[in-house]
Amino acid sequence: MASQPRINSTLVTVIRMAKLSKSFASGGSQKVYHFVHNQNRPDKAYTTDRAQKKGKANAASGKIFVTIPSDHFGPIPSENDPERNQGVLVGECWEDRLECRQWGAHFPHVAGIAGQSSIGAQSVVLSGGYQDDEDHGEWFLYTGSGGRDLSGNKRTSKDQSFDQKFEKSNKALQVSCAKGYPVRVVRSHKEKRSSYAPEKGLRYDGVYRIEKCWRKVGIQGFKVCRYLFVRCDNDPAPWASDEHGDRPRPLPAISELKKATDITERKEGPSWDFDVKDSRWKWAKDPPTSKKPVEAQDSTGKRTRIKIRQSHNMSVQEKLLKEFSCLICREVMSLPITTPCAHNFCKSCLEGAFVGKTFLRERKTGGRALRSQKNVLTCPCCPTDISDFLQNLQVNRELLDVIETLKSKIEEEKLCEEEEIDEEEENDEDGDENEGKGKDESNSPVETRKRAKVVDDLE
DNA sequence: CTTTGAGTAGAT
DNA sequence: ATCTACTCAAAG
Repeated sequence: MASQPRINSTLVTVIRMAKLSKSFASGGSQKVYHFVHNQNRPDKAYTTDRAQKKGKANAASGKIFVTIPSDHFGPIPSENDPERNQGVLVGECWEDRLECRQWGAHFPHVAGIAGQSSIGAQSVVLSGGYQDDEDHGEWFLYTGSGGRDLSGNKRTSKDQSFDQKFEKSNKALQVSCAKGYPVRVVRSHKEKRSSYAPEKGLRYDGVYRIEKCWRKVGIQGFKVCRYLFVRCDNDPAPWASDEHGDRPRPLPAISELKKATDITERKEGPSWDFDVKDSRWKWAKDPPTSKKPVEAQDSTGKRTRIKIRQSHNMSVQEKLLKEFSCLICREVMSLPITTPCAHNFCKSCLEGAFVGKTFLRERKTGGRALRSQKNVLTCPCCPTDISDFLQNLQVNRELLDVIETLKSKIEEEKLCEEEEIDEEEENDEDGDENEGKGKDESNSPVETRKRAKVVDDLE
């Protein structure tokens, strides 16, 4: 630990929140930002122990820097970029798909389409994987995914063996077409046939709308889904010398439409449209509401539940308390343990994660026992070997105290509130469904008792 | 240059 | 839990 000290990010977050709430209370009007629990990943993508072979495709993604959920549509604005406060700008470049993912431009790290069939598609990558693609810069023809037999380990097969259909990601793109959503577009250096592709890495080129989609028989003889993307960004394209972004332009003439089937055209007004008065592209209708937590995953693959809360929903203490959640069970920690790599878990959860695992491994060669070898046991959140630490788990008493104090404070507050609650009835304004907030288990008196008893037992 | 095989995250 | 995916680096 001394040679490689780790910052306890949970504490960092809570302390910052506590400070912010203090300055808020003392009068300064302040914008409330969402706090994202994404700190458990390193700044760069890394390779886990299991991933013996190197290669970024086998790597776990690093920290997500932006505070958008993975189903966020449209440009990524500065308010979702706490790191730099500038948002993701048109023309930004990244080394590889994982880095691109970290800035939220395109989340899937292999797939070319980000989307959900019931919601729509948020972004695509032009990466040269499909021969039928045709890039004209301000507009391009994109091919759907699928139609290939990827059984076994044929990740790279480019041979189509069946027809594409409007399902899954292809359906998602179709929804974005029908609704007129802005779709973020990333170009990859791997698209060799396009003169608009970057020389290396990936580049964010702004948002496009899918004006039409259809199916046709592709170059390989099977049907492919086709999408006409037309640029509609407020910033000029990286290759353009324009001083301003796009203006609405007439659709290009597409000759293949003559042979097209299953044509989808937008019937309603587009959600993202050019406002003539403002001379800007903007949401003409409300963007779809996010159904996902702000992105953050731990390295075990379990989902980190990110709670986005409005400040008026919870008292400061409640918000602080929520930050002390176990990285395994996601509940407020009971008997908190802090690992040398600065991750926090309930004692029972951490023990549970290693049930059946032994500290030593027997080694036998031809019947003769060799000296047993130490087993590597990695932290559930990162690749650090914590086997030594596991041998003698010590509860983080300071943390436990803070948690207990917060709980009792909240309890006091609850009691006070109940006396005044009747008068406040009509000020109720609903609207956001961010999270089933508030009155859950951890705040009940019974639970507090139980915790208090645990503390006694510990003594 | 092409081929190979790996782990990962998201959708379903 | 299972399947899919416009990756990536190393090897052939």
